[in-house]
Amino acid sequence: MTEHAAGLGRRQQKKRETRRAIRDAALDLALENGLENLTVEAIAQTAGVSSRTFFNYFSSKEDALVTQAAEGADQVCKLLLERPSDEPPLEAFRNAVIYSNYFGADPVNRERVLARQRLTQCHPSLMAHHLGKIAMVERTFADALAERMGVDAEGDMTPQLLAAVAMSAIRVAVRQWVHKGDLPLYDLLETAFKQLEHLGLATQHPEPAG
Amino acid sequence: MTEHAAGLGRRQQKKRETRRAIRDAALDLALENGLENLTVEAIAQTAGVSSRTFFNYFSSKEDALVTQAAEGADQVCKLLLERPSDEPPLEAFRNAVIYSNYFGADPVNRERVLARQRLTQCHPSLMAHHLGKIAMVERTFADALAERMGVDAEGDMTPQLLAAVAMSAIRVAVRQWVHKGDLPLYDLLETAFKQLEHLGLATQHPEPAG
DNA sequence: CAAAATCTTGCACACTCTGCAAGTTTTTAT
DNA sequence: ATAAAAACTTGCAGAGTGTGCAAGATTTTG
Repeated sequence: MTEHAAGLGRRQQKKRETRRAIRDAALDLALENGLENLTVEAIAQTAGVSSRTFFNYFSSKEDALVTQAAEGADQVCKLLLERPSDEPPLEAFRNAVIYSNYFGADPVNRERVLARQRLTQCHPSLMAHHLGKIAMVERTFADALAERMGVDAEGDMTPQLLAAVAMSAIRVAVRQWVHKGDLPLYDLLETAFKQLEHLGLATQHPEPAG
Repeated sequence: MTEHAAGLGRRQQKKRETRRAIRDAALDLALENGLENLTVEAIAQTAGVSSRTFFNYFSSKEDALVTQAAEGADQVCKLLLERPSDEPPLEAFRNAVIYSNYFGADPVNRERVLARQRLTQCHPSLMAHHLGKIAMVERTFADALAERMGVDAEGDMTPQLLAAVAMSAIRVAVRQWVHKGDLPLYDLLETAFKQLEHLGLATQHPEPAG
């Protein structure tokens, strides 16, 4: 066991670097030449690997471009389960998200994250891939919420609804952030979650069947 | 102007038929041989057109398989704008959806719709395409809600949040419907929308903390 | 009925993605 | 340190996707 600086073997570290190189190359080329003129071969070449290797890392160029939504999901789940149990579910979730680094607290990458999101918002194919990943994360969150609430994750719709609603808030906040990139994302997140409470969800007159 | 039985020219009618033939062929073959063994050529052949023509109708086989979510969207918007203005937004939306034929009230297709949804739930690539379409419909709904509320559709997050939350309810209800296909979809829809009201959105600490 | 508009199809072509079989590098265990 | 095992990269072959183009067929229009 040759434990080096990081807890990662040389192999794992190289894989990380390659992965990052491919992602960076993909984003740079997409921004430079447009998504329609982007090929896997060009990405691979820029990243210094073969086309075949690209597909060992990503299943498509969209996959390489889309935000790694699953990145901080585990941490969010962990934080969620640690929140005080008297906190209402959505508030607990919001706090878990905000105190996590789900959005990569690293401000160095801010412009890059913004550019990636902008690209995603503009291209339906990227958006679809993005939402596909989001959906998987959503299920993870639903399971965590179910555990927190002590109910069945599959039979009870509540945790699924909570997860879906929470992801909606995040999604809308990010869209707004991209739309006018001056406001800080965290403020928009706060606003979105706050607005959920006043959406006219509570109905007190269910229509006497006209 | 040779007005025939329907308000459609012979050409439009043929296109409708071809479109349906392709969709049906795609679903049948997917259910029969599995999605991984499905090719555009096979779909086209079964539908009685050339491969090239397939791509005149759909951009991919996923496109042909996924639920046409945009189908009844216009009708839902129209109904939404006709709801009494004192109805809370989500309730108005729910009623608009339920009184529309957004889910194709035709019970003949029930098994077919169910099969299609099951397929979608099982295959991430189909789910991604599906969510991509859903997202576009969601924007349409957000615009309608903004008009109903008399606010700016882009600047104000509220209509976007409302649309997203409403689609969440629909999405979860459909997933539940697929998961155990015995309960009628409309009951699950009602339940989902009803549960939105009790999600702990309002921060009033429902749990006295055991 | 003839001109215009529209739809279908085949063909060519670039690109995507996968399995397989080398060859190379890292890891593990002696 | 060294040899065997495990893991990664790469090229190649091949099936499939998706688009532009042009010729031919069909429908619409006047």
